[in-house]
Amino acid sequence: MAALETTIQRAGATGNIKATREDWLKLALETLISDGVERVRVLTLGQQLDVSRSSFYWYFKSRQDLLDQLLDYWRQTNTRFIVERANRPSATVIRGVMSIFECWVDERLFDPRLDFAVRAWARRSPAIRRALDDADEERVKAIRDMYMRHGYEEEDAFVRARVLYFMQIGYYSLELNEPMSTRLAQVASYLRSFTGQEPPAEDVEDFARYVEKTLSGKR
Amino acid sequence: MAALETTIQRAGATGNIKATREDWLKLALETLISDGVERVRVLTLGQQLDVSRSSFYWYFKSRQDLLDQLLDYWRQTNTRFIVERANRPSATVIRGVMSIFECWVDERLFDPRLDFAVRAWARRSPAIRRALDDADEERVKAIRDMYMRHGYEEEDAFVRARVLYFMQIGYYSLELNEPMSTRLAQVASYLRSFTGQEPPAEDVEDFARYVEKTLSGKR
DNA sequence: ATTGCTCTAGACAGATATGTCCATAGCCTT
DNA sequence: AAGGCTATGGACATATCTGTCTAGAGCAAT
Repeated sequence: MAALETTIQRAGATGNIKATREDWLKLALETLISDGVERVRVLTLGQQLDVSRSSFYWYFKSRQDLLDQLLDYWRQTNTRFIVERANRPSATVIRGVMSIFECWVDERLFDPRLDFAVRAWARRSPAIRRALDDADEERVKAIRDMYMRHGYEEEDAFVRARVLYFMQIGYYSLELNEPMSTRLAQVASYLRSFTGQEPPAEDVEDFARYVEKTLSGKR
Repeated sequence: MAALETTIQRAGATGNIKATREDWLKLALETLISDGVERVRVLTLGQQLDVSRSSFYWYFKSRQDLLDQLLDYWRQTNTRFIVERANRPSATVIRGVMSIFECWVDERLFDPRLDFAVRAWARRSPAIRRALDDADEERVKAIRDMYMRHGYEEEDAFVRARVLYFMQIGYYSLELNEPMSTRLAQVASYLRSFTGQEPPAEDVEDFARYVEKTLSGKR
């Protein structure tokens, strides 16, 4: 959440503060994620923070100003790690795909609910639409390049990148809430499906170990 | 749109009709699809139909009543054809997958925008959530069974069914608006990716022919 | 303790919704 | 031509939301 702080709150500068700028932003982000933009309302946020709406206008120029900053936050997080993981050198395609899989099991790398919220938002706002299209293209291209580095032809690499990425977006769209153990049990099948190759047992085990380590560090 | 008519409008029974029940339903459906549930508003619909809001309450008990009927329409359309196509006997997996592909190129079989709208709607309504989960499960199971009929093991068939279906949901989530020619050019790659087998050129050509025939019949 | 700055509360104005009530316009049947 | 039924319009009550303005509360520095 640190990335939200565009202006750093001075330690103990002021008095009579009930809700900080960060409180507003954090709650707005949570609301965007769980309920969609339409529900990000000054009145409602104020009620939840137990502060009058007027205070909001001290921190933000308008509701639109707040929404702009939520988009900035999304821009600075979700796309970055996918591209970074796709660009990492990998010994085999299987390893390359596993690298990207890391984003799908660690919400610190990719927050699907935020991404989904932005996607719904884009339906009603051309500006958001543009930002989202750019992000999607950047992500798919990074994954395509990974496939190409492992010898797939351009069209095939592109289609496989799409299948990998779109499949995951689709998966999140369904909001299945499966336990990680269920998802892990199918990793070999997914790797087979995404690469057309048989994944070595060692790789699958490595991935399971990575996930366990990552999730334990999270809680 | 015929399925919307739950009560059949008597031919020329009444006088002084500016907007029929079907007019309200049709516009509501279009609004749901293009703008989301939140924008399906009695006031707005009335303004667009050039009719006062009061008339709405002649046809519908409440806004909720209208929304219920929109959900019914979705229930009666989108899932049915996917399941029907997946259940069709097919000589090979490639042919089986092609059968399902038909839903992705013909909006009379599957309307992605309506599906997306319902998916967004489900985020804010447990009742919709349940209906949607049921539909998703039914669709994936039908596709899984198709893979199993062609000799894939249960887990592999299930994962491939998901990859096929989720990928498509993801594709629609991005709202790419690609021309059909671009999509057709990649059909072979998709078939390869979804089945793990090399698609015969003849099959690919057959699909192209099918699409052309279907789309020309539409316009 | 007086001053100054940051933040807050509440009143006000205005926009946009839903839903109810009742009078009546307009076509159909008789 | 007269009634009957089906929609329709407009007024009314109520709720929710945005944004503005102004008085003032509370802490910090002087």
